[in-house]
Amino acid sequence: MSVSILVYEDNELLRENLGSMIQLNGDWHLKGAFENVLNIEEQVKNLNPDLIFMDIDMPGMNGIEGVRKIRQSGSITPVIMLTVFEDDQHVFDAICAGASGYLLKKHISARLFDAVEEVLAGGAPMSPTIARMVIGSIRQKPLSNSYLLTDREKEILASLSKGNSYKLIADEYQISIHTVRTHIKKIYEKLHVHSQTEAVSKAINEKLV
Amino acid sequence: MSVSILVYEDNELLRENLGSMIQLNGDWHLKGAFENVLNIEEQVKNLNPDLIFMDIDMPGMNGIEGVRKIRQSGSITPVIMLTVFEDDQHVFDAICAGASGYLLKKHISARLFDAVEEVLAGGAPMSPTIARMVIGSIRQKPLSNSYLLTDREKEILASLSKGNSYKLIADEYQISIHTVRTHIKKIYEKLHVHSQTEAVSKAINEKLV
DNA sequence: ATCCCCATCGCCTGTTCGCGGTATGGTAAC
DNA sequence: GTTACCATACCGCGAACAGGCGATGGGGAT
Repeated sequence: MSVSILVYEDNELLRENLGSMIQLNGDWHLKGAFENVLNIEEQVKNLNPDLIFMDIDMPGMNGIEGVRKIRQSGSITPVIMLTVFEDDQHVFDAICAGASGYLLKKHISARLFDAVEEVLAGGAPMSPTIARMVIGSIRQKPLSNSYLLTDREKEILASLSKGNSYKLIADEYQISIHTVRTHIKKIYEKLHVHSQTEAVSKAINEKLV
Repeated sequence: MSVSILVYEDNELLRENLGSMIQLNGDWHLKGAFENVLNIEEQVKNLNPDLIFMDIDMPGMNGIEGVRKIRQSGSITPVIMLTVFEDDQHVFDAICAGASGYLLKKHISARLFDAVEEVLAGGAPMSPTIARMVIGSIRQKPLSNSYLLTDREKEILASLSKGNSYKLIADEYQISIHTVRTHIKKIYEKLHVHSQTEAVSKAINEKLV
């Protein structure tokens, strides 16, 4: 089956290079290559590609904004970022904007072909360091029990963190509201806080629940 | 260079199969294959592999617990999960426990070889759907202003989310406590909540602050 | 000029919460 | 078998909070 592709890249040499690589594969065809994303909405709408390669650093409006724009206009066309940036901020901004993949330019030659297949298979191709970064950002739950909360206390803190009142928690666990208060007092002591809000804030931010 | 590998898999057939696949590659060698993780700490310590393949569903103690154990004992040996589970819970638990990759069993034959290379290159090999899931879990900040909070309201909600009381917020912004109340009342209306805790919970979980 | 939204300030009422106690049965450790 | 911890339950008080209603001034839009 044929895969139609759009390319956004301000560097002329690299843009043509990408075009050539795409043309190399008989099953793909380059539907367009642009040096900026200023008119990306209508370009995507008119050309309706199966996939987009997107540089980040481009004059006028950067590639992340470009992705955001087409996502806001309703397009679900997968976008693979092709860039030299490998700092957290760019990576996470791109993902939040709606990118489906993130390849560093140094990996283009090695990964371009299987990245296309992977993204069309519903995947998210990423350069190794990027994937590690992404996985690392999900991790972060080692503290879980550093406050030595009992199981019951953790349950109640979790319920509290959903926004439930004492009364609702009492109902949820079939215990008296007095008992709920007692547990919450202990939780406050252990967390060194003095209000629901502080406790919930701490619980969510430190991933205790 | 030679890559030494450990395998944890309770199904005998699959375990032997994995062993065979590993032996196929001249650069790798199977350092051990076990049917459970009960003694994983000393096995990893003694055999000191470059990489571990880990099933999740095993008798006694599951693979996720196994990963957690060796991480707690200080090992940084990369672990690739090999499993049939593709629900959020298993995936995120495995990642939080310290897995570096997550391959579904149906992709073993297609991905086993490059997964090893990828993980040794500092990457995080994942089956397509898993990678999407992981990326999807990072996204989630499009709603930012879907509740149409004013700037002032967002400031106050942010302060509230840090655990500050009405009085503290009043001091922070140099306004009367009555005004704080008015703003918070509006925030509750817009967020459709009826308490600080609910508001803070919603604010943090939906990344409004 | 008028209207709407926003930020500001105020009052009143009833509810919920935070904190100080006390107490009992169960279970696990020593 | 004493000691510890946990989950459970209760009381009372003062502080904080939620909801309802009103009001003023400023800035934009029409």
